Amino acid sequence: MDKTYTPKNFENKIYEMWERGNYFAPDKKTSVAELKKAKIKPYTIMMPPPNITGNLHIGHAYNITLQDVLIRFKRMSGYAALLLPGTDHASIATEVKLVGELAKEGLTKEGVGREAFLKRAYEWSDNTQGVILNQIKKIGASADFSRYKFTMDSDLNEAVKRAFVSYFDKGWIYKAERLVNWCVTCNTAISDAEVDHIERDGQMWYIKYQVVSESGVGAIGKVGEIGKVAGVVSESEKQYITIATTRPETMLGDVAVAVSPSDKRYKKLIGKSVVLPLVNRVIPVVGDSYVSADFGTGAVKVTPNHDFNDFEIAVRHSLKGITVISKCGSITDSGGVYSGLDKAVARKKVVADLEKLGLLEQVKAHKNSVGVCSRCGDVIEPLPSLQWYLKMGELARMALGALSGGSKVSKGSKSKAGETASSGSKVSKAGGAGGLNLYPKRFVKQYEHWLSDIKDWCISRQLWWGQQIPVYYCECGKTFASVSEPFSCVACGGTKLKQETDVLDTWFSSALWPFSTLGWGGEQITNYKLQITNCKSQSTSADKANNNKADKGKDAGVSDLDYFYPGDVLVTGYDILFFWVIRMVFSGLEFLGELPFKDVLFNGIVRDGQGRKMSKSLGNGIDPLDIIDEYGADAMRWALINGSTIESDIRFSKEKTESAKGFINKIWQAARFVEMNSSGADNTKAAGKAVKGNDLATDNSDELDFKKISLSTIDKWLLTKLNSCVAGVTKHLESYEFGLAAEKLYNFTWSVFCDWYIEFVKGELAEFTKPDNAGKLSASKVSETGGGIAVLDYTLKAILKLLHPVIPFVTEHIYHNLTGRKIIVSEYPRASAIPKFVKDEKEIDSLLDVIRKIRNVKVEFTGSAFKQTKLYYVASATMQKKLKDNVRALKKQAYISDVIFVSKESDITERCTKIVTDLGLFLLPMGELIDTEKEKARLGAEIAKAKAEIERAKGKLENVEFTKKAPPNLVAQERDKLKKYQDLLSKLEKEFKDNYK
RNA sequence: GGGAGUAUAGCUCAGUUGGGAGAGCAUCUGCCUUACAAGCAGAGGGUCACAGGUUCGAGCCCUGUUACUCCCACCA
Repeated sequence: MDKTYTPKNFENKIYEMWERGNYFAPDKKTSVAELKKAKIKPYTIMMPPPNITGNLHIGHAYNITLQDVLIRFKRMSGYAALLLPGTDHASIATEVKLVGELAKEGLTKEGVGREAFLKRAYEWSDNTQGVILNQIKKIGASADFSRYKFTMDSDLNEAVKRAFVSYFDKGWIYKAERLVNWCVTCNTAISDAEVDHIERDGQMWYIKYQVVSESGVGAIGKVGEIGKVAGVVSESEKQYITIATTRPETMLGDVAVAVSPSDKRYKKLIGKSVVLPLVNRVIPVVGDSYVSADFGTGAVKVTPNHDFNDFEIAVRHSLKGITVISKCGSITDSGGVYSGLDKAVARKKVVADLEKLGLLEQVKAHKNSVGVCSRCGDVIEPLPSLQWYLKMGELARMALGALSGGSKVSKGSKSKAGETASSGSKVSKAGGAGGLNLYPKRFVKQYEHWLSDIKDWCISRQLWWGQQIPVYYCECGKTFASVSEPFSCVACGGTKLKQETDVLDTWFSSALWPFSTLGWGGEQITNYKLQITNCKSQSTSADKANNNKADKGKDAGVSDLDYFYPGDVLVTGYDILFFWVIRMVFSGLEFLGELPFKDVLFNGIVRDGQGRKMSKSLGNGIDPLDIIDEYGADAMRWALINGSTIESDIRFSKEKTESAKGFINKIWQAARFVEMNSSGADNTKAAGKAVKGNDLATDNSDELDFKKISLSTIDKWLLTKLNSCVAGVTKHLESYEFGLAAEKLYNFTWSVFCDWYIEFVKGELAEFTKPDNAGKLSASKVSETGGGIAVLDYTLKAILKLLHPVIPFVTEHIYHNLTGRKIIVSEYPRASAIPKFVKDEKEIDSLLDVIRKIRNVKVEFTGSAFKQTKLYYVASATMQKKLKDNVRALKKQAYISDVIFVSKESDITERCTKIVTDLGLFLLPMGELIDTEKEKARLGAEIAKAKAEIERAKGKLENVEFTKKAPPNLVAQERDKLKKYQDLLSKLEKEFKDNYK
């Protein structure tokens, strides 16, 4: 091994080695059918497919690392672990990007045409997919790339069509003209979930509308009629109503003015009409409870076609909307003289014209929140538009019922849940399967809340890049959906069919991800299509490989879908709970009748060192590849995992990565130490034997037969600590407590193994072995006398394995060098395989306490713990005998030249400082260095501490309520403590009296 | 407006059925000790936001207050 840890030297090579060995595929060298036959359990994670629009950022790295930790842990624990990677076509984002690129070349999307545009899009996506895949690999993800999927792969497209047709035929998909969120820049409708609301400094314009007639709703005049109606009133008699608006340009489309029915000021105006300035349209004043009297002027202009609330008002008052803003953001022909102007230009002109007419009362600064497109950030324009919708009612009920704890329906009554659940709560009524767990739990409320008043999902997009909606229009007027491209109309048999040009929302395909990736929909439909069209197969080589795999499975009656579905856990950001997670849940239930995963883990956002969100504008974004280049992937992964909780967002900084690298270097150096000392020693089962070639099981050949090894107390101490470390780490990983697992590993590795055990063993080795002429220690000698090397070697390997899920590269590199085998398929340490020696553990813990105290005293008097001194030990014969086993360790660790056992303190003539411990009295000869005052102070402090402890314990024990109600073991523990400190106190007080009185 | 989260050492955060306040970084002191100065041995540093309550016992459970963060809904 190199003297220094240089990740660049091996990370790529290690990854290539894994890929060559096909270790990421759960069915490596075998098939899912055989796995199933061998009763090997699957463990499935579908990687959230990153958008192909950009490179991965540190947030992706965090997300991928979490998944890889779980996958590697489970793989090593004997599961057929599948991490299925993929990418998402990101309909809008990609199309916006491509249109932008076309523009640079002076081209437009319409100019190049749909077919050429799509060709270009596919080419572009091939390229970025490659970039992203490379990044995933650099991060170290042990994902099965043979099962890699892209949401626009032909088989996934087929799955999308099949899902759509299924919904369509159930009558859950319909087309309707409604107000939609229209993005002028992206030139498409978007769903509610894709609209972000941001607060902006805007203005509020107060505009006067003249009240003109007594007539009611029916009196809406036409342009030009104004003179006739208004002319009869002289200027002084004119009456006005002032409305307040943040969007003056939309007044062109006003169809009414609404006031609160209970507003005394305006009550008498209800039923009258006003003249809409500039357009000179006569519109009614209506009373509507939506309007609150105390906001603005208490009068609202009603523009149904450009505001969601106004639309509702209009419906209530049977008013027809007027569209004045077009899909490209300009004023329509209905906008009179303003038609053709951009909305921003129109706003200025409208305001100026109103001012000229003296109808602009005032302009106020006003903070308001505007809806913006989550993709491009442009302001959303509510517009009436004809779109496709998916009914959410039943699907939302299913998703609500899926929650664990949410549903009162027991699993046993699943099929009848709908009827039997009658408790009345929303969730119970849903009658879902239950069993879905969200981590952290708090997301349950968000999940439920969002579903409780969900609107139908607008699934159509006026884009080209995406799955074209499989709906066909016939000349005869028939509209139908079909998975395959139909030859003729299902109603009239006519062949002049036109396919819907809109594409589907990206999330429609993402919703199928947990099963479309496993072959749902794709294969059967491909065959179906072949039968009907009898055309040449267009499948790619990847498709063929998939089909072969499917065939292989089919022969044995086991497909990927059968074996790997449902997944075990979904790890994703909480920002896509609504977009994605919920939609996968109901899709899984709808199409497979089973939840797509049991657990959902929402990882937090990765923020910068100061806790700020990473953003382009701040320039504080982090490219994982830069970090990997500078510190290595392992250091990045460790920095992301260590100290993190899924309960909150995490911070990432170079400092953290620096210290992560320090930790890995520590492991590296420890491994070097073991390597230098263990040459030739191999007590493992694998010793001298070829590694068995069982592809279905993890490699457990590092196991030791502890009965055959004589273990020292220190070995036993280490193994016991290792045992609890393994138990703890396993428990933490099982419950997604990654930060806690890392903390335990850090402490065990650095403190227990490196700082204490290795230092102890050094003493052992020095005592029992001498370097041979090659400078190497003879291992056999150590083995004869104790566990030593064997335990050292065993524990290092255990540490490497325990850490492998988090820092895969360095652990594989070291382990592979050490053993020639692969850690990635080695067996994860099991606590049950590691012996426990509780008594020995306590004994050594006490010894460590003695050592620490001696070091402290030395530092206090000499400034250094490393000055060699003698040590007297005053204790009974049994205590002396007990210590004798560990005297070498004590000497080495406490820098003692000689331990002299005495039975009486009076036997010592030298001037010493005294160290009172629960193992007895130790005396350190410090000669002139002893400062009586310091010494007195130290003893005094120890006495005070012992007294305080006694008081505390006494206080508890004298409390009858405590002894009565507290658990007995706790009471006993307090009694023990009391006794221990009373003994200690009497010893301390004796010392004090003898020396300082 | 509705909901959720957070508040613990100078900084970043742990603290798992309620049972003696922890780590890393930073600071200070002393050490090249033959795996590692990316190191080793030590030290200092906290009214667990505030106020009540439950309990023999509260950082942890309950109520209220304050501050910050996020989500949902948007009063034109």
